[in-house]
Amino acid sequence: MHYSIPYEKDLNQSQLNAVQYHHSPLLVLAGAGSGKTRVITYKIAYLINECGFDPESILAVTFTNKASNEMKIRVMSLLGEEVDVWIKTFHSTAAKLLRVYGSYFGIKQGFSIIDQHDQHTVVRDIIKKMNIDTESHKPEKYVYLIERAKDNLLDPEEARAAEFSTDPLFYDIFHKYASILKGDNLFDFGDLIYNVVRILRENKEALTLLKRRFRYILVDEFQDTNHSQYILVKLLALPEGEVCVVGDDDQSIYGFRGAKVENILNFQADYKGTKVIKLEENYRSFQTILSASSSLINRNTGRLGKTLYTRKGKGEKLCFFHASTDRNEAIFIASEIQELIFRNGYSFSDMAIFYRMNAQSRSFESILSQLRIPYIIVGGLRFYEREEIKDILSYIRLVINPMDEISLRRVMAKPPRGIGTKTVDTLIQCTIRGGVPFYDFKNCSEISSSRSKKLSNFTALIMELSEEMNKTYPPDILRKIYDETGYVEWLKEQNKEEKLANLDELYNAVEEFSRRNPSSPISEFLEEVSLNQAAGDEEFQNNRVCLITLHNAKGLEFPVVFIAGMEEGIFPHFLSGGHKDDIEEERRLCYVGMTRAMEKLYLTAAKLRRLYGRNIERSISTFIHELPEDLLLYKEEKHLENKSVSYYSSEARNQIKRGGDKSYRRTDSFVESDIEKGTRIIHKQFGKGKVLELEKGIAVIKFDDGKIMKFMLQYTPIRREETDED
DNA sequence: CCAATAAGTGTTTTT
DNA sequence: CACTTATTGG
Repeated sequence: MHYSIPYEKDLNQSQLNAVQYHHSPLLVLAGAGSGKTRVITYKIAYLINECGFDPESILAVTFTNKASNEMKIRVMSLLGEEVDVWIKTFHSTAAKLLRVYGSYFGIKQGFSIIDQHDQHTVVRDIIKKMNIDTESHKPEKYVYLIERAKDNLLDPEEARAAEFSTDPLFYDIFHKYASILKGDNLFDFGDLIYNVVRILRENKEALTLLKRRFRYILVDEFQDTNHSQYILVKLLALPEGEVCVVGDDDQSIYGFRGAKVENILNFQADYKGTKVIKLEENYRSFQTILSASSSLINRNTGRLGKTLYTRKGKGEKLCFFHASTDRNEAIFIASEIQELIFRNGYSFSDMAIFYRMNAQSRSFESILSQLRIPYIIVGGLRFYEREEIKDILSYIRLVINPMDEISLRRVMAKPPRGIGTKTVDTLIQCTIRGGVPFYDFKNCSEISSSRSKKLSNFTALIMELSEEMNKTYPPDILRKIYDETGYVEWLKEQNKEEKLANLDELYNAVEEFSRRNPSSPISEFLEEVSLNQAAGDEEFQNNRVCLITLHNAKGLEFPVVFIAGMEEGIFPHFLSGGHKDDIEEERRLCYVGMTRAMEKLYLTAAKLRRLYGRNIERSISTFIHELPEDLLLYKEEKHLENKSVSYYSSEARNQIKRGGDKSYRRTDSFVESDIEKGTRIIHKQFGKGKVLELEKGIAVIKFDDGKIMKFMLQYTPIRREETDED
């Protein structure tokens, strides 16, 4: 009847055990590259196909949208059809639960979700109103404390009782913050989880309802759960214990947002009869990469401990390059990318550059675009965080939720309407704070008639839009907002071409959304983008080098990885403090980065780095010194200068001097590749083979399946077959 | 009271 | 470099 899945063939023994076991709670300790996602996806398929679970009764939670999307696709391809399993992030699970079941349990519908920037704005306003200076009392500090309090399921009063912070002002600020969000019907990320937990704890009926619905729960990246997420899972999963969590304590990198590695350790204590399965075979990396990263992570204390091994062969040494400046670091990486493309047959999408801070991407952007190397920045200055995009989204939010003062403030002077902060303050005071929508201001005596007239124009516009909100096709609503608020006109006056282009892109995104979900209102689009801050999902489709932060790189893999900025103060970052725990988290981050690499791993540093406008001398990261010397190949700029091959000194540099060559053409130096007559090669598409003839850059290759083909070497994705010589 | 401009400052990682 | 705050002209 259903697809028969060859579990035994596709999985190794430990993976198979993890997939088939479901007699008690299951903890899978999955080392880097050990097939963690494979286990979860096959397990979901197994539960449905072999154990008779209704797809709707399975809940699989991840941390990122990227992970959940990938998981959905893989489950779908295993089962051969789309299934109704909930595969979602923690936050979108919570949001969906609050939307679907919330109204039964006292959650007001139509809430919007705010991001950290909005949180910051609210807190800054509170501090200002309290007449405290924002120098010694930094808003970001309070945002951080509020988030941590919510992670720990504390409301302002409970936080005070628990002496959560030594700063007495905190409780007051937290209290004001909470009441503003409540009054505006806004939720921050922490509220989503917090409120679900609160309902489940206080309301037996809700708990029964959800427990009846979700019979089996899977959690990915369990080491990244914070307290509230841990409790949420526990509420749903106990006492039955139909649960499987997968994680790796060595890859815990989100301590700064409340994640607790201890949750992995506590798991066995909280869930009676837990079965532990370790996945220790690494399918991703060569031995050198694995050895180097293992010896780094071995320096951390309090680990559960795993012994990863690989059967992929030895591999080359890692390369450490010490550049004189950050610019030269970028040039080195760029030229190395060209080499790997032309000589080894890698494609751009095989390679990634990792860095600790988003600000580091700039130097790569400029060099790569000068050399016409295609790249994509993942994360970074995200699309939905751009000013113009947030402005338009705020208009939509305001139309949906007239109590949303954050959006109101944001949008009021864009374009300028003769209404400033003073007037907005009084307006909010006598409307939203009194529990009525912002457009009910007729009883406000404090607002002068001249302002009142201007306000009326604005409120009439928003009310008109809200009339149409539910009956109009979402892209048309967007168009109306563009035109009738005067926003697009305003941008045109200022010749903000890029912003206008972004608004076109936003329009396309809404159109695309409406095509996917024909009957969904625009509010659902809003939900989607609030919880999925990432850019479009065609990120990896084109052939581009991936530029990404180390944090975002978790869960990904690339044949070639460059980790840039291996310098004290940057990585480990100086703000991460000198404390042991912080350094260990940075070390885990380095471990995560290194273990993304399948074949080649480069680590680079600069002696002089320009950052935030000033040049600073930097020394090499301790993490480099912590790697075994015999696994590292040191390269310095001066070594390269002497090289006769046009390496980075002439070829790449000349191009940069020319400002990039549009008709970029390989030069002879690249023809001297390491491929010659007789070389065994791997072709990206056709697999392994041997070079029979090689003349004028054209190779005749006989593949192992007998096929003989001709290729232009320079355009062919082939590279030497790595021989694991001893 | 609003809006545009000039000076000043402090710098991570993300759902 | 980007973002916040202070100042000034309207």
